[in-house]
Amino acid sequence: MSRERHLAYMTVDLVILTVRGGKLQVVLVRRGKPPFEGQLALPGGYLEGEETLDETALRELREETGLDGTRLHLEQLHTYSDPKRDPRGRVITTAYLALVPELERLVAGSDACEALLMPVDDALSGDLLAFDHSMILRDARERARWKLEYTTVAAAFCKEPFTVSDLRRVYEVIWGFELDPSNFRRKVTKMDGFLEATGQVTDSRRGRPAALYRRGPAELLTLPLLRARTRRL
Amino acid sequence: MSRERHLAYMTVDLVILTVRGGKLQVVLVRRGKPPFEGQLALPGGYLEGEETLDETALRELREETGLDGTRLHLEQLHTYSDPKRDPRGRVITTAYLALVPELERLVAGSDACEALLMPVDDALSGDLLAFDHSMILRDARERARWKLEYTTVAAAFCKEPFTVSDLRRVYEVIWGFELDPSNFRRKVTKMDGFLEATGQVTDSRRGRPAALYRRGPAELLTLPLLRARTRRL
DNA sequence: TCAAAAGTGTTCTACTTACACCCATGC
DNA sequence: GCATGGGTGTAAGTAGAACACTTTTGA
Repeated sequence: MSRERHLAYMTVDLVILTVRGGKLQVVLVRRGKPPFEGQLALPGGYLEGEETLDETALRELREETGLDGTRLHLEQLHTYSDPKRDPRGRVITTAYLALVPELERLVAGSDACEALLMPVDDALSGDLLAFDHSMILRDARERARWKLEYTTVAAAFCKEPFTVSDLRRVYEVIWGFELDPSNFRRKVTKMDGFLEATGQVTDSRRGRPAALYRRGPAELLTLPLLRARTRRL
Repeated sequence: MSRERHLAYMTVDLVILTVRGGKLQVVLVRRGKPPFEGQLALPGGYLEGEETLDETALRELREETGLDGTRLHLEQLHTYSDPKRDPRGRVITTAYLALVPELERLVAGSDACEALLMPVDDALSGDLLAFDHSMILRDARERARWKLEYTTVAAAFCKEPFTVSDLRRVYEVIWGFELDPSNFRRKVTKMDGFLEATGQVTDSRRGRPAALYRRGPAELLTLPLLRARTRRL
């Protein structure tokens, strides 16, 4: 039995998604040193000192984008451990998913010489990304789609305050089809805790001004599904 | 800047859940050596050699229960990285969730002197478990409840072939309330790909014999939710 | 024949869908 | 006025909840 207890390097990779120009986009960096020098990759870095992975993710997010992850949707996705995933040796990475409303600045990190925003579809076409980052990005997009279906995270893509149409456009971009504006509005406004009215309206450029909302406290979209006869046992 | 790249030991901890005696139960081991000697803990072990975490989880599951994880529901849950979570030093663990229909045998692992099944509620009352395993178990139960709501994993708790009532009892135990048998049956049988009829029936002990089913190929429970006007963009 | 569990039918209600229509603004 | 997007009303269809009722077995 080769019962060697393996010491491994731990890294965190970030999938930072945003909606821009009618497309779901991801933050990528061009690697400034080997391995995969010059290729595109997800931003990330080593776990340092006494950090938790969450803290590493927050630090990397700040270094890369200047954003404060504590006020954003930032969640752990999955841990990737294929021994061949990094040619340098045993490097295990935990991927985090960040959903951000906008990106004011993109800051190049220490081992990146360039940070950029790219449509997810483009990033996944061909074999563009370093390491196993194509797989990670695919998993992240799946998770985002799934979460939109069952939770209120779509609002995490909207800069507050936002309109019902802003929110609807997020769903349309990520799901790839149009939603009926009137029915969509009824559903999200009637759902308890999804949206909070600010009382303000947009100063419209075209058409009637739209009411402005903030994110509400609700996180899950409730649905009856298999439930019936909800008598407590 | 203390930019030391941290080497860490990686472990895998298993949350093996099953439904027995009308309760959700979890497999625990009594630790045979320090730290936390004599206390209860989730079964787990070190990542070894060139294993992936998935392979470690499969190996541990087989060692602990004799079960073949490739034929069960086994999924990665979350990675826990608090630097103080293990008094021995920096040990990062990835938790896996296994849903099993039954446990024929429980095999004590190398650093465990005893493996046992315990109701999840009991395991979480007080501060029974070693390390951060109470938190892991709580997270696992949350994930299981959530997955029952949106996927067909409930069937993973049922030994094939099973009846609609067997399946319903799983939901009732995990959600904590009764479901209407007739409406439940209609929903799960009408849902495409959830159940596959075997054509067989139980040899009933009481009442009319029940039709027997196998798990179908479907994994997600489809629901319209926010969707309307599904015209492709 | 009775009890018990499986399974079907039926009514009422609530929600979804599709779409007509009104509202408020800029030009 | 007219175009544009915001927002409401509503009729038809669908799906869930509740529960009465039938079926099939063991005792």
